[in-house]
Amino acid sequence: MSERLEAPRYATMRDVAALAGVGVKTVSRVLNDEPNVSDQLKERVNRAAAALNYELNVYAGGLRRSGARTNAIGLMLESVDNPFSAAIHRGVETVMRRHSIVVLAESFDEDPGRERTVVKDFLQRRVDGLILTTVSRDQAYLSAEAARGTSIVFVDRPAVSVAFDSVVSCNFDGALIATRHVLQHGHRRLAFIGGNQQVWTLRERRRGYLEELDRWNIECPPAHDVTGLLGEEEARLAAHAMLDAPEPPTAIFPTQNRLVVGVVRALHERGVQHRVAMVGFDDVELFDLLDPGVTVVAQNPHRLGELAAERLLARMAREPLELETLRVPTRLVKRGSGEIPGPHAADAVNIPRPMGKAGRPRNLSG
Amino acid sequence: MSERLEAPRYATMRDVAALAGVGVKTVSRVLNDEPNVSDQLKERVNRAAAALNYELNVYAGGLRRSGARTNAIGLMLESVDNPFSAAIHRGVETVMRRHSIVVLAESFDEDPGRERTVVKDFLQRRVDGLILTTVSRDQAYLSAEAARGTSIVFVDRPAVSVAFDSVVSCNFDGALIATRHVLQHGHRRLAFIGGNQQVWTLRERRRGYLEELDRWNIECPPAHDVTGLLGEEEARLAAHAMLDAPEPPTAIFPTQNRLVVGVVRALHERGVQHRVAMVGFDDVELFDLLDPGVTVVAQNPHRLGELAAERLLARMAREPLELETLRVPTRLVKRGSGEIPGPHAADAVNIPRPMGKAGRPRNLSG
DNA sequence: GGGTTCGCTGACACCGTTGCCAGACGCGGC
DNA sequence: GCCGCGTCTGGCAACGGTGTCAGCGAACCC
Repeated sequence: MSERLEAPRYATMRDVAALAGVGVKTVSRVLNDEPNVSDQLKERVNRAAAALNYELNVYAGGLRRSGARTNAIGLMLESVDNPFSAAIHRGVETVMRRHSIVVLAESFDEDPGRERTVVKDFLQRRVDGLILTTVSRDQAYLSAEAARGTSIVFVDRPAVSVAFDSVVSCNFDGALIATRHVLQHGHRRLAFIGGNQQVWTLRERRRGYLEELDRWNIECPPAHDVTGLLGEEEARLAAHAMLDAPEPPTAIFPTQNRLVVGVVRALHERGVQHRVAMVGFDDVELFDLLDPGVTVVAQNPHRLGELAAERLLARMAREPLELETLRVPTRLVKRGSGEIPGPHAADAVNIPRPMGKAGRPRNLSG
Repeated sequence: MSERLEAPRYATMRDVAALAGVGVKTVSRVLNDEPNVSDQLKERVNRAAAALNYELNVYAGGLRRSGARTNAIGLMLESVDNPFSAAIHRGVETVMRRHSIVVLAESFDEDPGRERTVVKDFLQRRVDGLILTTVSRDQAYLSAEAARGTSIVFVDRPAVSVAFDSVVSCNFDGALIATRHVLQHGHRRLAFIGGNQQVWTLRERRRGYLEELDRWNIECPPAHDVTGLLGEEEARLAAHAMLDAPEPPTAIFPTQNRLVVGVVRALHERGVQHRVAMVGFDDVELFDLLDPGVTVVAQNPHRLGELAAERLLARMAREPLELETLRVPTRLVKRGSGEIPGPHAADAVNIPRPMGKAGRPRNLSG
């Protein structure tokens, strides 16, 4: 018995060929279902392969042809255990599985440095394509990949300054509708709670929020416009702080799943969940069972993943497509927390719209 | 402009060597930080590599030495977007990242056929090790891998009939304590709600449940012992059916995250969440904010993943370890739903324990 | 001053597989 | 009987790297 074991020792085609008494190439033919092998040899080869427990080595085979595929793609996500990311992951996996392509998923934890590392990792493994969520302000570091012909699709957040397809949610529309929704319910002192300002989705959501406020000629004081929060706990504390201050908001708009949960917690801790309105961006399981139910702008991350995967496959197949940003609609899900009436509930919908290009507020939420 | 583009064309070491005017081996040395290269050549090579945007090909390099590592492991999970699986995934990733090992994660969706496919896929990619959650009754199909020296660790559910390490939760203990908990609160008509009976975790939880009932000399009628449920919706309907029947249970024990959510929904839909007690197996975000809070036996899936990863690394390093099943404790988290008093609440804790090996019920829940 | 060591460099074989090609064989047509 | 063709088979080179080793100066030690 050897003291220091070796790494797993796989049989090679040479071993199988020797055992079957045939040439290596014949083994290759049999195991790859190529034509022109007699049934007799086929049988011998299969028996030998089974006896040696042979498994094909996909990478060695892929080496031969320079344009060969590894049948793997890289997927970079914020974190594999964030439910939003996980749903994207599953959407991608579902599509890729149909094409026998495996998904290499890695978390980058909103760290631009890690983002580079992960991409490099993928490239060194010669993945056939990349689906990326990015936190970098600029993806110029990928332009060399573009030149090389690597297929890349961005998901959730679009590419900046490089020519790649993107698949994103309608963040602006969703935020605008959410904002209008609480305004129509009579709120005028709203608060915005958001994450990292570098992130495109946050900026879009904030833009939608501010644009609608602007239409109503309402300002959002700095104290009620908080961004840069890193997670549930920071959002919870920020909500508490706002509600402790004089002139607290009557409606809160937290704009990311973790932050919504944090704000919900704060409201419940203070027991004001029935008094202070809230619309969250991102749906979370069980939001419907809370009291009040949590009104949200729901995204469809699974669909984001599917679309990104399909787009990537099309790119990998070199289909002649225009560069495009695909948008997945968001939808307002009313459950109670966003329908709590505000101080101006009575006259809310009758207020003239000073900036209104479309006259009075229209119902976009369907 | 060519009409049909080719696959991404990576520069090779030969290209870099030619541009730098050095031998291929020298390029290899520079890019792998091997000693004995003059600063001058190092500089030239690095410049050439950058100019050509060269990326190492880890698989080609790994081919040379037969015992070479791919620095990748395979992780098979029920589904990457089940929060329980995702937490395991994250635990594994966290540990593996420290060793620059990438994680190939795939979902098997509780399908034994798919399980084989996924494992084969991993093997053909020559992963350095496997972390598997399994649904097969028997993992004999892996004994050849054991012989080959492939490192494998099972997570969440132990290996059957093959000699591999496992990392699991204390399912039996958790279920027993949960059952005792509701019995001590005066319930005598309990209901068990579970998933696939093939799955070890279910059987363990059911065993703990039945053992404690047995100690109290209580039977669980077939109508209240429902297994084989496939998801949230089936659990919801099962709970409704039970509560519609004569002699409904006064306490319910759903034994898996999806099923717990289904039962919670049913209770809320009927408005009986304050009358019918419930203890769930698996914690789910926001359970603490529901009314009543949902009492659960919480697992620690992130820890399961970390431990499995560490164990796998030790195996891959050929450390001389005994074959072992590592157990991660579960803990009872009391939030209200499990403390709803039952019909026998007054005398509950004073009931003699007919089968009690340890006399009267002891508080194991800490 | 000659032998030895050391630092540096590239040629070459080889890792496990597949593309390409040549050769052997059987068979039908003339 | 010879030729051409299709079927079946294996040898060989090549994929993109790395291990091994030999060669070449320069420095070092008696």
